[in-house]
Amino acid sequence: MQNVSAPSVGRPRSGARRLPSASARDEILDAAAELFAQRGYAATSTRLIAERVGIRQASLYYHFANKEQILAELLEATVRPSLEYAATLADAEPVEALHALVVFDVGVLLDTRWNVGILYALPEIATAPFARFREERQRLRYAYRKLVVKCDHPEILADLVFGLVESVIGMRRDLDALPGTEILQQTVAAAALRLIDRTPSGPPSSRNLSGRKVREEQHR
Amino acid sequence: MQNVSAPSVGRPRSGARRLPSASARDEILDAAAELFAQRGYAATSTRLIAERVGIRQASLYYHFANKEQILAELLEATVRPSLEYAATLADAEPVEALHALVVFDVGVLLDTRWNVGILYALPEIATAPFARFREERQRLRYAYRKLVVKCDHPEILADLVFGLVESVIGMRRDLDALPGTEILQQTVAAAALRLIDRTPSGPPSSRNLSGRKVREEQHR
DNA sequence: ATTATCTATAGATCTATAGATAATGC
DNA sequence: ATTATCTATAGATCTATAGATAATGC
Repeated sequence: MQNVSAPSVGRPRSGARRLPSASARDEILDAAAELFAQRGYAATSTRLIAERVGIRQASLYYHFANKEQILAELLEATVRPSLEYAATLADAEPVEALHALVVFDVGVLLDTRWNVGILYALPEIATAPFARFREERQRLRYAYRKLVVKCDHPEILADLVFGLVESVIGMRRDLDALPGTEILQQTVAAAALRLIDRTPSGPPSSRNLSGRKVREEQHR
Repeated sequence: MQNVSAPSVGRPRSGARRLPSASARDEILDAAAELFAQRGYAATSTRLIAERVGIRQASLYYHFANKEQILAELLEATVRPSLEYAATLADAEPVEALHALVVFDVGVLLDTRWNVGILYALPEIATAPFARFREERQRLRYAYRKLVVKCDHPEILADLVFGLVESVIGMRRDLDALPGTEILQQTVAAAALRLIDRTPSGPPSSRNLSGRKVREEQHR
């Protein structure tokens, strides 16, 4: 692996390096990921990011055109692995492919150094600089939809599976103790398959589940 | 119902009322809900909220001690109905109660004037002023956990159901066309019940032990 | 007299640009 | 000469407070 560590060219930093073996650019992305996920985008000042990196605020602008570009890169880097993985599943049997995609996606969301999935829900991503990210995430949603077939409301159920997978972001944020990645991957994937199981209108299943009638409730 | 409309006492406003039949306080909450959900908390200035209400920025402070108080009230008002409803289900049969709670909760999240569920994911709620909201939401999570029993990983599955329900927030935010509330309520509730079903490894006839009704045919 | 607004502003930010400087590379 | 930082700062905010004012209520 190539060594991109602390270049000795350029004026020395005022502070210590955040990640001695990483490029300045990656140090900035790492600090921003931590802070954006913890405090939000608008609530994180460029000054604070710089402080965590060990440089002055203005020095950020040597590496990024503006604050938005930092978030855009983080977002795209987070969704892209799952999107690329989904592309490899095009020809696989749908149910097995769905299981695999869920396992992969949950793994990505749980094993990143910071809980960057939180960034997906930042209200700021609705703005123009993040259009590309929104498109890529939409494509991932469609990948899920292609794998959920032969059930009563395939699109709704696919979107629910999509939401189910991303619910691990909230668990990672809200729970003190999280189950291990492996357990959660298998549990969520199995839950997703049960979730898309056909309702009683389908052919007799080998499993005697699905289909029950419960009294209807009105909310409010 | 009491008429709290536009009091004629006090100096007149510079702009037109936002909600002519509501109190100034409720108008502020309504404008803030729209803006916080759309643009985030930190990215929404008190000046913009005031503008949407039809008053001057400083006038907000006659009704709220600070900006945080506005968000705190919105958050608590959103989670409280579901929490109160959950309390009424204490003695009900777990599976039916879970179905009912999901239906209710999805209904609340879909039928609010603004998609305030988005506020749950704002990174700012991790700070001190929102401790009470966090506690109440945690109690709602426990209500779900109490209703998910007799399955392999009850706590994980309960949290997944919790996440599944809240995934309608993201659907409402991201999708151009949303299914009707009724459809989504029933689909999510049914999906939740399938989700908590035991995997095939369980004993064959154990399903009826949970008190669930056996399969009934459902019209297409 | 009380209420609900208004105007004005202090003081604290915050982002991004301009230009200087301290290293290495050639 | 090039690179990656630094210092300094312009200009645009933003929140919250102080005190004035224009209504109604008594």
